[in-house]
Amino acid sequence: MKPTIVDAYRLMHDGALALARVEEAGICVDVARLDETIRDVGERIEGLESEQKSDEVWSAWRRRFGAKANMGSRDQLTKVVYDELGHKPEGTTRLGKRAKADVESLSKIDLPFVRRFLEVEKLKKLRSTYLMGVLREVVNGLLHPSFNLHLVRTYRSSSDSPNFQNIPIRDEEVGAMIRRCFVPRPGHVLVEIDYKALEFRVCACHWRDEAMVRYASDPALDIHRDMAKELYLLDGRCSKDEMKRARFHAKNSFVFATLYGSYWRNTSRSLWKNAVRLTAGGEPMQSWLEEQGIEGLGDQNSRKGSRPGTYGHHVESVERRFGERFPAWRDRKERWLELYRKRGWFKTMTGFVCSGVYSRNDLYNYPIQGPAFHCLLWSLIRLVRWLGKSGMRSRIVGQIHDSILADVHRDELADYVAEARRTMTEDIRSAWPWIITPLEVEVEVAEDNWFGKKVYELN
DNA sequence: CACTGGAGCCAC
DNA sequence: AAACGTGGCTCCAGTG
Repeated sequence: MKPTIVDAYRLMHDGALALARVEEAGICVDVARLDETIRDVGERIEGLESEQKSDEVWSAWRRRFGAKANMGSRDQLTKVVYDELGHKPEGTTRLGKRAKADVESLSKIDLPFVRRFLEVEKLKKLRSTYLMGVLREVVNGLLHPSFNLHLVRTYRSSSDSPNFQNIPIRDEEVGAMIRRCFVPRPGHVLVEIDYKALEFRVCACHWRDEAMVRYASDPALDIHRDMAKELYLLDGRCSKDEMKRARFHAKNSFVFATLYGSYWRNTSRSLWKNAVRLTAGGEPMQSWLEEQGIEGLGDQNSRKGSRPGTYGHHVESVERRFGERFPAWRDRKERWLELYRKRGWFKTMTGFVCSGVYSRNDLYNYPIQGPAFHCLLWSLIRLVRWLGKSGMRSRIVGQIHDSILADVHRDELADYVAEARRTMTEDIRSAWPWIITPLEVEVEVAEDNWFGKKVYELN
């Protein structure tokens, strides 16, 4: 009943065979459009770089570095902007070798030259990693990325040549330029099906905390929204859009961070930083929090702990209530650590035995991250087999941790969606009774290209 | 010339 | 004490 290590092996074996079929099928690429996009982006880069060359900052740069001046060097940029022009650095890189020169630090410098630098770097990343990276690997209009099962410590998958699992989507402009190059085959549509909140659901299944299972099961409940309300002291006053943005930060900076071992000193810092970009009832979030009696972030490094009236203190109390909300999680994670420390290994719900040296946070993360992907893999194996034996023209062409991308013949669309939905949400629960929450999927269909995917209503 | 580590950025 | 996690790719700057 409970998956054994033999089942785990079988999953990897069948998974490798299924993914080989996925790689073989390939994703259709509009090469003409890709070429055109590479040209356009190249021209934009050239234009911006010629503006840079007539900027006085570039003159200072040339004075300092002479023939070695390299416009793409962040190392040189920090020396010009911080040493020569006297701007204040935001801190140093991890190993303290030089001042930080990432987007977050540099965007605080109010100079046209620096703004253009960031724009150029963004476009260069798009051109070299994504546009050129895809073009280099296309064969006869098809892209065949590798999907690996043997490289990741958590028994997740990875992808390379090119990496199909990190194609931009968050930056809409960049996402559009690359994703418009991925197209369905003639007479087909692209169908992307992803699990909704898979990692949180698997988390609830692993810890078997009653309240967590309830949150993961009842569609009316939403842990990220509830934590956003507590973390930012929100009530009825904020708009839907404001709530959505606050929820996003609560989810990523608090809920997942806390479940995976972070705590208030770090989560409060990150939440406070994100608050700069939030509003509550039209008011800047930080001033809203000040009105609620929170004077500032507070000293995160104080050995004495958080000081009342600071945001750090507030997040510490939210964290404590988070533990009270999920008491079984709070207690079982301690026992989970003790058990590992005693015997040197742990087992995932999908049957994998992890033996070796793991940090505390690894112990919290691996048993969730791996099995969440295993749900996807189990479903993918079934679907690849089903497509093969039904003699269908549709093909699965990619996989991104909790989602499956397929190139589906129009005539097979309804069948494919029905089969995928049932496999991913029902069949898997019969095979794996450890899944004690419902599973849900979202289906999106793209008629023209991957960027244009639209939610497809399930009946 | 080949190789490497660091920094940074893209995704889940 | 420590301080969410997993990857891949590119460029720079340094090494031998």
